[in-house]
Order: sequence, then structure tokens, then C-alpha cells
Amino acid sequence: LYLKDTFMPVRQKILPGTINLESIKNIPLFFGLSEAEKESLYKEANIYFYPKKEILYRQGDPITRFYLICNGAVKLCHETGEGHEVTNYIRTAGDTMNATAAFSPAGGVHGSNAITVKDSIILDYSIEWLKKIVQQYSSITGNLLSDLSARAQNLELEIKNQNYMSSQQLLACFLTRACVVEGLNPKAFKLPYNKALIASRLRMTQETLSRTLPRLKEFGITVETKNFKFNDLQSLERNLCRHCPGAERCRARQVIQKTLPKDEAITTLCSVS
Amino acid sequence: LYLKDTFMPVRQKILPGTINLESIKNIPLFFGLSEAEKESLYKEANIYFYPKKEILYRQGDPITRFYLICNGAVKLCHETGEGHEVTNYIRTAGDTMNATAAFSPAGGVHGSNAITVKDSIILDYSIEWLKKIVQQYSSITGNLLSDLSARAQNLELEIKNQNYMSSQQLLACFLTRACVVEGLNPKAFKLPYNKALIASRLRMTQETLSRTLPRLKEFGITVETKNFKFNDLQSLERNLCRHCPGAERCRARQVIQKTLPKDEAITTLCSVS
DNA sequence: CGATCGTTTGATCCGCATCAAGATAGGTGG
DNA sequence: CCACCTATCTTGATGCGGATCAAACGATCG
Repeated sequence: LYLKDTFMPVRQKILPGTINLESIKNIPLFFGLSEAEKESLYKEANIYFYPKKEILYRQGDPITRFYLICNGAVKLCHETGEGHEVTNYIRTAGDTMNATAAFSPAGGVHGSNAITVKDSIILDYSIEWLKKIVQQYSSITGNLLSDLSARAQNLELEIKNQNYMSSQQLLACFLTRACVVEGLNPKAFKLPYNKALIASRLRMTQETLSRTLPRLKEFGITVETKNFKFNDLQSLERNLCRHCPGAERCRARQVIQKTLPKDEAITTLCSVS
Repeated sequence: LYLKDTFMPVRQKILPGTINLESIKNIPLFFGLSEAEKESLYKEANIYFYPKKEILYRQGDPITRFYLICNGAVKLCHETGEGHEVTNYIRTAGDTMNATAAFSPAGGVHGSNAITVKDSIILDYSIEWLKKIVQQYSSITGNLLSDLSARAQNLELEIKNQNYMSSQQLLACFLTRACVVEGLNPKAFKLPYNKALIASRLRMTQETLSRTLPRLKEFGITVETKNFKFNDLQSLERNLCRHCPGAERCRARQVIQKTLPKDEAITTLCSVS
């Protein structure tokens, strides 16, 4: 850390020249850039020093900046419904933050808090600016970035779901999503895949899936041999959202409630498909 | 499906004009493209019809093509060490396959099999060609794609690990990786974070972490208060790799064995950080 | 010195995996 | 049409890993 002798109790802007730029040059994101690109990237960047335990942003804040950690470490965490803290990731030097959010179509808000766990030096850009840079050249590139972002966001959601949802909830999510993806009628549909495949996809055994199916009745889903029926979306919402971590709970709740009155397609709650 | 009346028992090339291109135009990847881009993308694409249960590629095959599903569904699956099949994802219309592999630095081989679970129409491109297209415009874009790809690949690995590894294995992975990321000496180091943070990151309770620490001795890792020591990498390798799904097992094994003789940095086994 | 934080230990419980066996359905050939 | 077979699915009994609740322990600090 190039500034470790200086006492910095609070977030503090670092002016060009104050910091040794060599450390930045070793960051993968800047590999192989043309001089022009480097120039514009350096000019547009904010560089800040953050002491340990400083909050970069809070869950629920609108997403506006793209971060790049030069030095130190940041935890991404959120509060669960039950009140205790869950850390999703620890990001360290060279890692980016908000890359997925930057290129996903919807603007949205942060799903977690970002807090330094060590003294850190972090660089940030306006997302608007970054998006413009990327898309001015080729739109297939922008689309690929969106695709990868969506993929990564789904994976993050899936990790949370796998950890904090019961087999009932996972299965209900899967069925819900299947309706959307496959364009099925929630009032009466047949399984699009055989049960072995679904169990395998949900990372549970066939036996567990088999035992879980009848217990979906508690969630307002009736099952008879291969015929499924969502008949109580309110109950589904109540049960799916219970125990979900903060951001997801809200998202699921909103989504179901929004689709309730129209009672048409049930939108995506869950990453599993 | 535009060709459903035709009987096609095997993979079969579809010539331009045979298929209704409207369905392709609704795919997000092609949104907002310039005419020139569209032109070159359509020209370069292979379009194939695949019947149900057709194998697109096998685990271990070199990665050469980027796929885009127009219609149908594909499962990505692999065999576990114990012999039964695990499905990682089910990809459906509009999803891409190998996007992450296409933009990660190393070429590499497929970590899973891809098999259609319905009759499908799938489009594919050479990865080389796609890479060239993307990088001819701006290298920051290429770097962003690499960053997102790496992120997504780590998330996939994390999902598998969370599901198939014991708390001992997860913790050992975390410590191994911490040595690499933080540049610690495997022969003697202190925890870079406090235990509450680590437990939270590993999605286990503090109590479990506490009980797991002494049991790391079985893996050749000794723990005294806050001092850690890897003293038997062979044992670590044996225990970490046991129960891992195919691709990861091999990767972990190779990585440890490669670092064994030199006994320097232990390379990344696990996505958790 | 008590107070708070970080950590450990013990007792208990619950969900899912595992192993094993039975049930149902779909398809084939006689 | 029935007997047979295999694939698919269900049910039961048991065990294990980690969560939960509760309490004790140790360290650091005012």
C-alpha cells in the first residue's frame, strides 16, 4: 500500500500523482489498451482511499458507479429477514464491482452493501459513461456483455436460493419459472421434462423430489400425476418469500403481486432453469 | 417449431431459407444490431436441427464453438465420481452456450456434456471468429467480457462446490485460495479476516466453522489459535478432490500436483473469496 | 474490574441423502 | 388381448451433516 504511512481516518480523494500508477497497470481490466483508451480511462476515473469499515454503498441505493479495487478488500453483504448478516463475496485487488449491474438492461438498485474490510484504494467510473464507451463501437459486443451479466446475476441468485430455500421453495421456483420460459398456462400444465432431469437440475435426489411434490399443496400448487395447477398465488408468494434474503424477497414479492391481478404469466422469481 | 412435421432423426444442417428467420430476430443477442453486423452474423452462422437426446459436445472436448439456442432445450450435465449424472443447467430458447468460455483467456476444454432434451434448432459460431469481431473495436470491451466471463465461471464452480463439498473441504479451499490472493506463505500464515466474516462468506455458521477448524488436521492443515500451516499437500489433494464432480476434480488434482514439487504458491482450486 | 466482543463447546433437532424395495406406466412381442 | 419387460416413479427405514439454541470461555478495553 503506497499510502500506508499517512493516517487517513476517512474516505479521501487521491489526486493524480499522489499514487504510484504501477499498481493500476497490473490490473487485468487495463491489459492491452491503446494509449487513447488508457488516457480516457485514467482521466475519467475517481480514485479514493477508504479506511477499513467504510461503506461504499448500501443495499437499496441506486446503482451509478462501476468500481475497481486497486488495493485492499471489500465485502458484499446484506441482512437476512431474521436479522443476521450474510456475506456474499469478498472482493480483493483487481476485482471489479457492479460489472454485472452495469450491463444489465434495467438500471435498478444495489442488492447488497459494500463495505471495506481493510484499508483500500478503489477506483470508480460512472456507469453511464462506461456503457457509452462500450456501445459506441459495436452493438453485438454490448449484447454479449448483457448476456454474460444476466448469466452472472442468475448464478448469484441461484447460489443464494440453493442456500436459503427449502426443497419445496426451490421446486416451486422451478415450476414458476418453467411457466414463463416455456409459455405454459399456470392454471393447468404438464411438466416439460421428466422428473429425473428436474431433480438433477435442482441438485436434489429423485426421492426428495418425489416426496416434495405432494407438499407443494401448502404453497397453493396442486399436483395430480403429471398435471400441475397454481391455484393460490397469494399463498405461493407468502411461502416463497419467507426466508429469502432481503433483496430477493422484495423482488419476488413485487413480481408475484404485480402478476396477481392479471393472472397471466408468472414472471421469473428464480434463476433455476 | 417450424419444421415439426418433417421427420428428422439425426442432426441436420438447415439451409438459409428453410427456416423462418423471425424466431431468430426475437433473440436478445441480436437486438439493435446494425445491418452490417446482422449480415455478417447471419453469414457466419451454422444452423442445425438436433433431435432429442443428441449430443452437442462432450466433457473434455476442446471448446471451439459458441452456441445460441433458437428453439428447444439443452441440458448441461456431467458424471460424478460415484457414477451418477448431475445436470448443471437447462438452457432454453434465447440462451447462449459457451459464452463464458469464449472470452476467458485460456482456451481449455468443456467441463460438461451438452445434450438436447427436446428437438432443437441451434445456431453456432466459431469462437475464434467471434473473439476477433469483438476485439477489433475496443480492447476495454474485450477485457470487460473477460472479467464477466471469469466471474460467471467462478460462480458456476462455487455452486458446485457449495453443493458437493463438506464444510471441511470448503474451508480448505478458502484457505488455499486466500494464500494465493493475499500472497501468504503456506508454511505459516495468519487468517486475513476474522472468523465471523469467513463463516459468513462460506455460508456456514460460526459454530460450524469453529468445529471444522480442528478437523482440518485430517487434510494436512494444522491450526493453532490463529496460525495456519499447510504441511501435507498430498493429503490436501486427496481430501479436497474426493467427491468433487469430474471436471473440478481433475483441475484441482492437476493444480496441486503441479505446485507440489515447487512448494510455492498454491494455486486456485476454488472460487470462494 | 466489569463489560463487550470474538470464539468455543455442548445438546438437540431437522432436512435431505442413502439404501432398499415396491408400484405404476409404457411399450413390445407372442 | 394378455404376458412380459424396462423405464419411471413412489414409499419406507435409517443415518449424517450442519443449523439452532444455550451457555461458557477468553481476550481486549475503558
